[in-house]
Amino acid sequence: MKKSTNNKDHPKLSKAEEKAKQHLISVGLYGRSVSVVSNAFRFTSIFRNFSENQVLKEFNLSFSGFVVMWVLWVWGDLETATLARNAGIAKSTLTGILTTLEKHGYCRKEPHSDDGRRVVVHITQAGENLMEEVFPKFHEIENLAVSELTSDDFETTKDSLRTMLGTMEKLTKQSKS
Amino acid sequence: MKKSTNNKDHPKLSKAEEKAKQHLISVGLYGRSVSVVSNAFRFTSIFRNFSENQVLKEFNLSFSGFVVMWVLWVWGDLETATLARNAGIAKSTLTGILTTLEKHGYCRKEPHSDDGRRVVVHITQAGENLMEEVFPKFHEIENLAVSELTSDDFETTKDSLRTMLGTMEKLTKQSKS
DNA sequence: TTAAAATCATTTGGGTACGAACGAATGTAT
DNA sequence: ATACATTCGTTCGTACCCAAATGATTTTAA
Repeated sequence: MKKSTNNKDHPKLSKAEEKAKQHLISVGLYGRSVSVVSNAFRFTSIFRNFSENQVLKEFNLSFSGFVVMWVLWVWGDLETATLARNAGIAKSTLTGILTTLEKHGYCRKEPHSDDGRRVVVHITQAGENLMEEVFPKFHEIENLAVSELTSDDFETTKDSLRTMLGTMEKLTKQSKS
Repeated sequence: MKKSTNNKDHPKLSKAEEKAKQHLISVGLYGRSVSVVSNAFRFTSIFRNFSENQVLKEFNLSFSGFVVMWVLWVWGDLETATLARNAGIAKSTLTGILTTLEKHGYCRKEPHSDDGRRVVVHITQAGENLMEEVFPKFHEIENLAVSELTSDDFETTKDSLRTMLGTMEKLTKQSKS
């Protein structure tokens, strides 16, 4: 009745997942949430490697470098602190990544007009060209990744991930106060 | 009728997600899969940081170190190649992580009885004790992460992630031949 | 006005993370 | 038996990743 909209069989557990489950049951610690979180990690890991090898590598981009360029492409000029936050990395990490990206001419650091301490990162024309070429290829992999989901499952998964993300953001905010 | 089983409203898009969507629409590259993949990355990133800060740090464990210990705990003694594969890292990376884990006494490298080249990694009693203490705390965070999902959405998301993982595994295998 | 506080990006140090190259050990074929 | 190829873990070089310390700059307060 209120059955899942997924008309296909449930995908079977991998050997590793089954082994983990059995071990956790044996020590009395099995909980269902394991399968969502650990598979999310497995998925991002394999997706990352695949996109680096198939697309990013030939443009001298690491995955993080691509994310930084992507943020810059979408938002336009950004100060380093904002850029780091939107890319999900530490300010200190960004310093090194920008060094690499600047070396390839994809972006440029420019002094802030008012505040001598701040730095504004600007995407170059080469960077714009890069993203217009790279993004469609990257996006193709995104499409492939979800290509075996039904439309309903896709929508549910999309909303669920957003909800989970929101939950973690709340928790993170709480722990800082 | 064939509406999603989610009886709550769709979680609203973050400012960053909305901005990205508008930009992609403006350059004619918007596709729906963006929201699943990028949110999966956002989620794993924030989950990783949160669990490192709230639980792992006090046991001198990095996230990768925890994953290695977790694999060892579930599978028992393992050769380095197998351990690396199950932990989702390169053989060369594992060398460094094992150095750190051994320093804290959580595991030990032992010579293979037959083959002088191979090394078997063995979890110590301290490592067992560690995992029995750490895993429940870690698992609590997993539970929190999915706590706002309905039961149906949880099941669908779990299956979808497994399907997506399977799709990427097929693609990876293909690209290697 | 000038010393102290706050706020920037960067540097530092420890720890991953990878592919490629290496050397040691094992297996195989002559 | 002795080259040869294969298969191990490790090392190397480069890049990432973070928190904490640093240094430069601006703001605030006395």
